[in-house]
Amino acid sequence: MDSARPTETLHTKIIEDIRNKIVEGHWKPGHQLAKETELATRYGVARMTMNKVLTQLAQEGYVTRRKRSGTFVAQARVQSAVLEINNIGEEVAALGHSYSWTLLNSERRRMSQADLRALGVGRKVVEEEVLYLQGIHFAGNNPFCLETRAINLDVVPTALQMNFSKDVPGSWLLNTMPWSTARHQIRAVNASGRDAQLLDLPTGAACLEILRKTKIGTNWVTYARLLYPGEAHQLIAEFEPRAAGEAP
Amino acid sequence: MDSARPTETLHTKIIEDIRNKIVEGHWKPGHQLAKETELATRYGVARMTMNKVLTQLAQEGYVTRRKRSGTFVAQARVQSAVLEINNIGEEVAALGHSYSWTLLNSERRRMSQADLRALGVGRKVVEEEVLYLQGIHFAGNNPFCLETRAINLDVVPTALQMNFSKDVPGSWLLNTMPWSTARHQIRAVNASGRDAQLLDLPTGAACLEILRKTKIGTNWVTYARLLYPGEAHQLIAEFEPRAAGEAP
DNA sequence: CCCCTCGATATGTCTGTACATGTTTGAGGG
DNA sequence: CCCTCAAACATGTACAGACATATCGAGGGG
Repeated sequence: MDSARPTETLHTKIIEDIRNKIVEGHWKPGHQLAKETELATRYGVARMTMNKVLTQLAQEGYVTRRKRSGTFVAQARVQSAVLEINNIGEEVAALGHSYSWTLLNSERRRMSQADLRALGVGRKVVEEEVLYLQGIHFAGNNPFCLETRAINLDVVPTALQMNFSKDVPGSWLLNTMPWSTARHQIRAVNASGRDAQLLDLPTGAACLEILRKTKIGTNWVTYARLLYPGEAHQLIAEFEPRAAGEAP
Repeated sequence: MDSARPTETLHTKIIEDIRNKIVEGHWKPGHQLAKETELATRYGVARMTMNKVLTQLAQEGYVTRRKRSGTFVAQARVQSAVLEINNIGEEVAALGHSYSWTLLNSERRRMSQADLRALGVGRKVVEEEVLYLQGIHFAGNNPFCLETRAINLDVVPTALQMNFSKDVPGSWLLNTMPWSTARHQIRAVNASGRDAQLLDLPTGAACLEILRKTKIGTNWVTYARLLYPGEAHQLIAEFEPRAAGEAP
């Protein structure tokens, strides 16, 4: 019949189908799925098979299940042992400081080559229309993080209607595009003139630079550059052993 | 709250039992497990239940399964999307440079308070007997990483018989204690006098400092401090979305 | 002697049934 | 009217049987 597709089993296909519905936003976080028996008949499989599907999706974190209540799409977040810094406000609060955010600059424009370089984007041809933002996260009265960000207006046009002097762009994006994937580059750099000035640091102070690229499907959503004073900040990463080449 | 143990189902207990055998080293990587049917009768369960156990262990990466051949304990490594730097040699090779390792210092002694501070160990009371090492990883002729390490001789006494001017301690430990867990702290620091000198950097250059604590069960195996010149090195981290509070 | 084919075998997948467990819901009693 | 308790219900777990599929190894043909 069909050529050799080793991973295309029945329950694999159903898992992908449901996962797509969640990732692509047709089923929003909190949405209740039909019950096991109903989904089973709808897909034309036994309940045990459907159970396997839903159990796996629950393990992967896409849904949560409660007895008698049913199965629900989970609250998503781009999470990791390393980078629980998606919400810098929470991070600052955890350190026992008061948090505030100040927007320095916000403009709609096309990405320039300089912007692309500043955000660590390599060799990108198209210069899309973006919302370009810069601002500072404060812990108490001290600058905690300098954020420079470009938001893709093709993907998130509603960003134009937001007032980012009030809402923090990172948090807002996380709530708006919950099922995005992220790629980070982490480096140590010496603070340059303007960066050092904005973070209230002596020139040359070591800083942790995080370049984050966020995608949904094949489209990029946002590029961000987060610059932390080196002494004031560290990332924590905890790892379990895994076999080589496994994806959790 | 409840003294009941909600997670203690049949297959959960079996999974833990087998996982322990692997993690504690009774079953080494490559070891072939008995076949499904045999394990099922041995544990007194149905084959479907045993299948669920082995499928889950395969998903977690502890075993690999091949039809007809059987089930085998996987090759373990402390792996993550972020920190594939367990083998610095491989990392250097991937960048297209030749790799070499130079041991600067090796001594058996008790950890001093200064050592503990240097390795980022907080408030540790016991000062255990360790093998204390320092050395440099080279990419071509350039220093690539300064490594300072303490190995717990209670846990790894065989480390004394090793010649670490030849073998790289990180790789050796990874092969010797395959199923350890790791915790990393990542910071940016300005290179101090001696560190800067060893890495051939100007004083004050930004460096990426990684403090790694490796444990097996409840015992610590090794503390390591890896110092990378900031410009020459960066970590890459790629993340999928997950639900809040899930452990992969 | 080498290569190919063909069973034997272990895992992979799916189905149907049965009972357990934790929640919700609603009816009845204080 | 509120509280309590039990039935209803959705998921959780386990079992047994059946067929599919990939792979190893032995035996036969070139």
